[in-house]
Amino acid sequence: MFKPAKQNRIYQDVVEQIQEAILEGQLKVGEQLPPERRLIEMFGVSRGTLREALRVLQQKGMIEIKTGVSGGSIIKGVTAESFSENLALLIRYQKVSLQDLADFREGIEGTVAALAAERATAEDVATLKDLYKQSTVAFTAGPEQWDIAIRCDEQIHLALARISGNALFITVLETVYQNIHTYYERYLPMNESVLAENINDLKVIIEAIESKDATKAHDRACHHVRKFAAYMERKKG
Amino acid sequence: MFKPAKQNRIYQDVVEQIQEAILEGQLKVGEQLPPERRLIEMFGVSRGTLREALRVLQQKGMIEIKTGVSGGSIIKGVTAESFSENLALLIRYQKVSLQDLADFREGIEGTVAALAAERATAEDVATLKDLYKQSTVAFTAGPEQWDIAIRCDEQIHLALARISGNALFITVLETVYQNIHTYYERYLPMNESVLAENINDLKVIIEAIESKDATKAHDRACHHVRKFAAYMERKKG
DNA sequence: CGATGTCAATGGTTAAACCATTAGACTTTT
DNA sequence: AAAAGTCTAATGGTTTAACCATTGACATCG
Repeated sequence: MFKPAKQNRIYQDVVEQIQEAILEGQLKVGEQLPPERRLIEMFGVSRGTLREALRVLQQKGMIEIKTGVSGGSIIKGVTAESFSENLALLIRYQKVSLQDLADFREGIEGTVAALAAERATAEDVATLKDLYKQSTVAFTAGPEQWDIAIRCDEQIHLALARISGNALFITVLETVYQNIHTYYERYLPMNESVLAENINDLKVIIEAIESKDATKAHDRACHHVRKFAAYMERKKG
Repeated sequence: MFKPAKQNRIYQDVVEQIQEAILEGQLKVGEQLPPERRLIEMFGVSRGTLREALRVLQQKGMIEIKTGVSGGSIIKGVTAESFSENLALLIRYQKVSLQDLADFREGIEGTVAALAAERATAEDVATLKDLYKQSTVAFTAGPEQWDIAIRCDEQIHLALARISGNALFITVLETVYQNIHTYYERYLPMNESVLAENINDLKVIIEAIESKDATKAHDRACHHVRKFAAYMERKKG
């Protein structure tokens, strides 16, 4: 019937007020908060308390704090920073293995590819083709440019998420890619045939999207992810 | 050639030391940190600085702080708290719609069901059947127990994630369910035929898992999620 | 006009108090 | 005894006032 009466830490109230102002759009991204010494007057709290509140908002990724004159707290809005940080911790904590990450990507990227096939505009397809072109150029330019080709690969995957128009996929995939490099560097075998195969996979996926074949895009994307996870797993073991 | 020399905020150093101790297992989950007045001696910092560090760790969900005698900082390890908080913010920020959430769930839950079908033990299947039984009992007991049936539904979905053995799926799905209730309460039409259909879907999914038919489990789970998203979308519009 | 130095605004840190909460010991009452 | 109330000390929460460190803007000098 009754819920436990929560005790309000003062710093929490400050956090909520600032957060609310950001969410409601009263404070816009890029704007600055007043300096600490002004804020303590406005909130009627001590500097220590205010700074605890700012630290929390900073940790949430909603503000960025710069030192020096004309420094201060800059509003960043709602970001995926803490998302990413948390995933990195889960991986380090050994709760998420390479195989886990691959299974997860398969589910996400398959669905993303299918949605992208349904929703891609001509312009979107052009963007994808351009990225694909860049990766082939980098590939044929020789081994010292292969890392550029790999970055294009990643860009294509993220572009698909953007085309899906779903902020959840965008955020989650960005987070995954920010954290997957550890594995890539250690386990992904980088030779000509593997990279060529990778680039060819991308071509097939883009073609499926251009022809708006959601099922095909889904299957190819899944297959692509699974294959490279298997490569890595083999090199690892 | 050179990277910019990063300036170490003192509180950051404290955060990293404590976090490292937790990750390395020197501090175990459930244990307590020394009291603040002891920690400031050990780290050689002021109380304000230490408290900023503790706030950050608290925000990360790694410690919990209790007041009063024998209170203090209790180690919680790596949790998904900030994950969940962040998703809630994304939803409130209106960047994630009902349809987005449904698409996301479809990708995740389909894959989870497929993995569960491959990996479920006899014991796992028994657990699922037990939860299913509970939901049918609650359903037939009458409308005033329907919310119990719905909770069982959720439990079954989360059980599938656990059976998949993938911490990412567990974490992400838990987070999604913690944030989906807003939509359920507003948009999910609660009548006998819909609930009966829901329970029947669960039965079919569990059967597919028992017979280790990954493809069937995948398809049924996707279909199930999509159908109810459509119900909600219809009521919403 | 460009290089250099100074200054003031702003965040970072410290110190020493005092307040608020609470588990456990102690006391009183029944 | 058992139950209820009271006290106490340990612990986090908050305040105050000062000083340190960083840095962009402006003045100064050549």
